[in-house]
Amino acid sequence: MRKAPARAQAKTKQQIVSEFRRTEIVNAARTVFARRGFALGIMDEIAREAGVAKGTVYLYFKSKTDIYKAVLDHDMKALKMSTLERIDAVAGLKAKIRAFVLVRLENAEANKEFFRIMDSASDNLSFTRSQYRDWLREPVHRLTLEIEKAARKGAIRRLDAEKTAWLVADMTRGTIQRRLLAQNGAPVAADAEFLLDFTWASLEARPAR
Amino acid sequence: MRKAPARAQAKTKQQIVSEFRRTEIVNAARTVFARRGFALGIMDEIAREAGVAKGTVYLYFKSKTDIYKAVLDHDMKALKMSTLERIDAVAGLKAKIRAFVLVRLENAEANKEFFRIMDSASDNLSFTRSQYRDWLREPVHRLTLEIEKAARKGAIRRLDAEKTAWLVADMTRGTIQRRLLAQNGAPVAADAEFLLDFTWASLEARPAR
Amino acid sequence: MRKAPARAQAKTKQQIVSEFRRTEIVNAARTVFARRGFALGIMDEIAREAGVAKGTVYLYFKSKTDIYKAVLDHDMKALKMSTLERIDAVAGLKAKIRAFVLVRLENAEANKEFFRIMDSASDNLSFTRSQYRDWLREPVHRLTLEIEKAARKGAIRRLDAEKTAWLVADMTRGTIQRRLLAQNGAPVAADAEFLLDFTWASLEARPAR
Amino acid sequence: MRKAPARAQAKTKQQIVSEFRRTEIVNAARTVFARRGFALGIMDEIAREAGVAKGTVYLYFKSKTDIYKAVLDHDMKALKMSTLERIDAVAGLKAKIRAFVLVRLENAEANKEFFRIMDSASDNLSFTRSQYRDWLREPVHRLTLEIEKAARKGAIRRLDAEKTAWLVADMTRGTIQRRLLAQNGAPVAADAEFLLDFTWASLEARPAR
DNA sequence: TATGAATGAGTCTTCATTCAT
DNA sequence: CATGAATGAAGACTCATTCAT
Repeated sequence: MRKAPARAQAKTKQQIVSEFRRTEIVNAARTVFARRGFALGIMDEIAREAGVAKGTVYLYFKSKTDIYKAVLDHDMKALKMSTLERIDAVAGLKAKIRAFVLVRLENAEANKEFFRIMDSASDNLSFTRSQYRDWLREPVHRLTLEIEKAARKGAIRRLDAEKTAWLVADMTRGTIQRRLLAQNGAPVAADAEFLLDFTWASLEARPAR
Repeated sequence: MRKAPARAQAKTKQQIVSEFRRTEIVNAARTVFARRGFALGIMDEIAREAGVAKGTVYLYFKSKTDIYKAVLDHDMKALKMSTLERIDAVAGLKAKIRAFVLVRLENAEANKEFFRIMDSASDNLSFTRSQYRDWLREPVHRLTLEIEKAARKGAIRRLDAEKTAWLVADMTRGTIQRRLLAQNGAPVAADAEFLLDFTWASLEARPAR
Repeated sequence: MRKAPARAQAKTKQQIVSEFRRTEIVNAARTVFARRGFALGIMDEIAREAGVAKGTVYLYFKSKTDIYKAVLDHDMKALKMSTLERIDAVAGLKAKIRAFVLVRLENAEANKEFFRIMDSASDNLSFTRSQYRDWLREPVHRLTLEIEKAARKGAIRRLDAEKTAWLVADMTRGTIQRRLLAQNGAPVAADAEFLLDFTWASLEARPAR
Repeated sequence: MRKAPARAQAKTKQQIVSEFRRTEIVNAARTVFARRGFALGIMDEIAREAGVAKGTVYLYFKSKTDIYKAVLDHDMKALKMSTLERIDAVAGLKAKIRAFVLVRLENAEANKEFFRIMDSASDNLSFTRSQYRDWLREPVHRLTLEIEKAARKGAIRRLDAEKTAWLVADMTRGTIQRRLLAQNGAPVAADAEFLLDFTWASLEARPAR
């Protein structure tokens, strides 16, 4: 009864160190891949950035490709989680759209490196090809459902909910890119609000005409 | 009077062959780069694809980088030209937006390879970094002016014209990507019309509320 | 007190291996460059000759040019040192000239490969252009001073000491080349003595005439 | 009786042009090889320098190596001829030695390019390996005979004539190299006279002791 | 586990030589 | 004969991956 926990402890310590290293390497890789892209990101640089020897990297990852996958996987999962959380945390379509846009803008701001990778994660590596849209699928789906609900309630006009949700995602992505490129310090909220206004005006529009 | 034309012919023949080869190589390069990206696109493959020996490629281009630049430059210029032409060919904001969206969708459809390159042309190669937004700048500016004009005339509500124009571009890009990814055969016109509707509804919206 | 030495040992072992490899590569390079010259000396061959993989060579030297420089630098420095030592070890002009000639002949005999390189080290590689004369400069200067001293003492006739010293160097070099080419086994001493005799007779000559 | 000469004429004209081209190419090659050495001397550059197309060069020479041989062969033959002529043109050992030295210094001065090639013509191309000493052999032999004759007449002391002759050649070569390297404009005659003095003093020396 | 030296397949690029015109 | 476009073998150098310590 004493040893078992002790061993568990020991094992856990190992695991902690191990997980720590893994994280370090993933972080280093993110930095490097963001800086140079996949093909030009060198293992040497990743190892140096992670503060370990090159050989060590191979104790945690089978290959360069694997590290790349790990970075994408980790970050996208995190992004997806936080996005869903924020959407779920508020009520009403407009609030949810705002949440969607804001969480993405903020995330991109706080995590430029990952965004740069994800944005170019079409480096034509078969496995990344559509991962970008994959992680988005669920959040967008959430928006889709909400739009449909609002339409049913007559709160907004009727239109293809899924397509609309994707358009919101498109505008969000574009806005992020522009922000990253422009190095402009315009407050996130302003950009988000403009996007929201534009979208909401369209949704609320009466079948006018 | 006999020799001159003959010589001119000869020269022209050379030039024709030369230009043909150059084009062949650019085409081959586009295919390869679209397939594998810049770093993974191998000169050997480009040469094979172009049907010439590797050395021949170097008769027409100084380096791999040069070919890449040539592809981007050529295609972006063409895309920009045709986009501007189509916008200018019609009158009225709505028609111009439709032209913008349509020409881009059609172009992407007809030139998937280039779009794939352009889309990933953030391979962190210094020189491509923002070329994508560069070529767009002018067409988007054209839209911006038109939006401003329409707003002044009261045809649409007042809003930040430039931001709006960029949002249209964002939605267009996203739509293209979805089409490319989905391999869906939905008619271009349908997607374009949806995007246009969504946008127009927003623009026409009365300060309601 | 236990670990420190151990570590020192470890480090030293590494260094020993490392220095050994470096030397191996330099030796291999000397052989190859002597055999084929700089431009025709292939890295593959150097690596094979050194018994390592091509990549390994690049762990020790930045480039082919660097290896070449290392060979020249190392050997010329060694040659210069031993030449100066031998000159300084004896007294009197005649003895010093003999030492100069002998040490060079012996060295060339023992180190044919390097001599062959040095001799052709005018491969129009900017950096080797005049290195040959460079390493000689100091030994020759030593002779020059000695000649001047002897002349002042009246031990020999008065003549341009520097030019004379260079002529001795010229004859030495020529003699070496002839020996290398002829594959003749004539004893070094004989050639040296002849050269010395010839020189000394001239130096001692009375302003006759 | 008319046609034969005519044809001969025609043929000769061809030959004249042909020989002219050949010479042009050899001249161009000399320049290029002097500038860059054998391995780095590019056929393109030779062709351009000769004012013909690259293919044309191959109409006159089988290969790059062949051109190199042609340059060496031509220039060495010429050098040998003029050297022998100058030696034969004067009488007496001293005059002949002076002629030998002078003709070589002058030639090197007037034909630096060739000298540079010859000097490095140990680029370890099997075929050039000893060509340098080859062309010298005959002039040096001429000196050897003359030294022997003078010794027999008692005009100079007795010594190994051949070795002595080679030493003179060595000093001459060294002097040339120093002149080329130093870019110094010291008159040829001065260097030649010093060399001659040095040599003559030795030859005339009485078995003194 | 951690290390980093060693490996060698893979890449770009050059250039002697050929050949269709 | 002359041309110069085309060829492809060869070579320097890089870097993902392995392995002995």
